[in-house]
Amino acid sequence: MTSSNKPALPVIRRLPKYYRYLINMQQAGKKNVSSSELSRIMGTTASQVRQDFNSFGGFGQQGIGYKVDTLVTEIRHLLFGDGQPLPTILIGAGRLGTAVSQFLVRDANGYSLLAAFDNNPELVGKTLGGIPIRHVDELRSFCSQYHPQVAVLCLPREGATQLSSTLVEMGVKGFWNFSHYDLSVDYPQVMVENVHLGDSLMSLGYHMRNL
Amino acid sequence: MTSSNKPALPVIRRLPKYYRYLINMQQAGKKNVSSSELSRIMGTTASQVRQDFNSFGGFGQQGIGYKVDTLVTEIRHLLFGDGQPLPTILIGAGRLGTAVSQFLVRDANGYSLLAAFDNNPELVGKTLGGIPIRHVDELRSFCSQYHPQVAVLCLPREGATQLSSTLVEMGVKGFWNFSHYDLSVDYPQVMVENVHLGDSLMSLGYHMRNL
DNA sequence: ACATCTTTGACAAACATTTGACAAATATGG
DNA sequence: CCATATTTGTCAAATGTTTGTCAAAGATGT
Repeated sequence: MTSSNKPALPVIRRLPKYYRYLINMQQAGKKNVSSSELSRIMGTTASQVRQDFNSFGGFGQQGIGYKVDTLVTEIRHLLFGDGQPLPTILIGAGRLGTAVSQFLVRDANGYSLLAAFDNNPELVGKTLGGIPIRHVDELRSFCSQYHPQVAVLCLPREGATQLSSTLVEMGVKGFWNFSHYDLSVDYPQVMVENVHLGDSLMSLGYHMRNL
Repeated sequence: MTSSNKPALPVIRRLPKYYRYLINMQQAGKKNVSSSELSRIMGTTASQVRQDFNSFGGFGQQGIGYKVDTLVTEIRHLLFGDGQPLPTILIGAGRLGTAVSQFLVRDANGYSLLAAFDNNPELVGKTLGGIPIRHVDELRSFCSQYHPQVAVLCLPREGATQLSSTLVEMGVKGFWNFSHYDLSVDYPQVMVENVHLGDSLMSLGYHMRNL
């Protein structure tokens, strides 16, 4: 019997990794994969793989394993919903913003980058890999017209708080925050993903010195 | 009695966040902080804060709370050891590499960036915020002379695997890997921190569509 | 058709983490 | 000096996650 509860948080955090490996397999023409094979690649146990997949619906055939295509489709659906990309804007077109926008356009699924904003007049009017850079003053009018749902924040700490309130007010539902500070908004309907490069670096340092 | 076991992994993952907030407090001149106050800021429970701090030594005074300075010192020691920065090199001086190097030099503690490498002759000879860009051909000779311990990989997938073997051979003990693929080395003494921007983005998307 | 091998799905046991509760220590105000 | 507030450290209970086990289903080779 297939469980129909929502997958637990640890499972969700593993989904992107499954997805990456499964896409690789799909591209390599692999049709089926067993939990034990996946577990070896993922560095976990076969038991966990099976339990993970069962938490969002039991496909997989005894004696054969799981169909790569089915898994890809299912996980893609979980991660990206109906496939409608989320309209996204980027704020802060400095070095980090440039790198992030490139990533968004070239390597990320499920998001469509509509525009970038900066308050530096020298940048305004240029493009970021095809995306026009506008002045932040145009933010409100842009939002009322195009209703972006996701905002990527690549600006210094100072600007971020104030700007995020404005954006929430304008209907933004998700933040991907690269500012060096923890953005937290009080509206329960708004999701924030704080990216702290420093955290993973500190983690690396800790493990290097203690393992 | 102060426990002297190593802190559990979840605790370690929280340390950078504690550290950030505590540094803020220190700069604001705050002397003491209670577990409940910290828990409110961190979004957890006071109980967890106390248990976390106890896992790496019980300081903190009943009736008062914890001394901010002591906490900062202790956590810094855990994260950065004796304060000796880890000699670091960066490979791949493209957009991402540029942004990451900037971050490393300006915003990260505990690492000193010695050099950057790229295979694009147009970049070689230029600098990355004061750090010279060299050709990857010089990598081996550079390593034998300067013995970097950490390598930051900002290059496309293809190059990464082969390069990492060379680097391990040359004595690199830690990788901060931004390639879009999971680097895994077989030497137990070598730490790898894979940074997948895409994962946090997929996570955001999932939560936006399912919450 | 049969025996054997592979593999899933389910469940329970083992393990890990978080939370709640409370005694003991310190501070504060009268 | 005493009563009351705060706050830690610790322990046990509650909760959450991972792992091991095994019957049943399907595949494979003879």
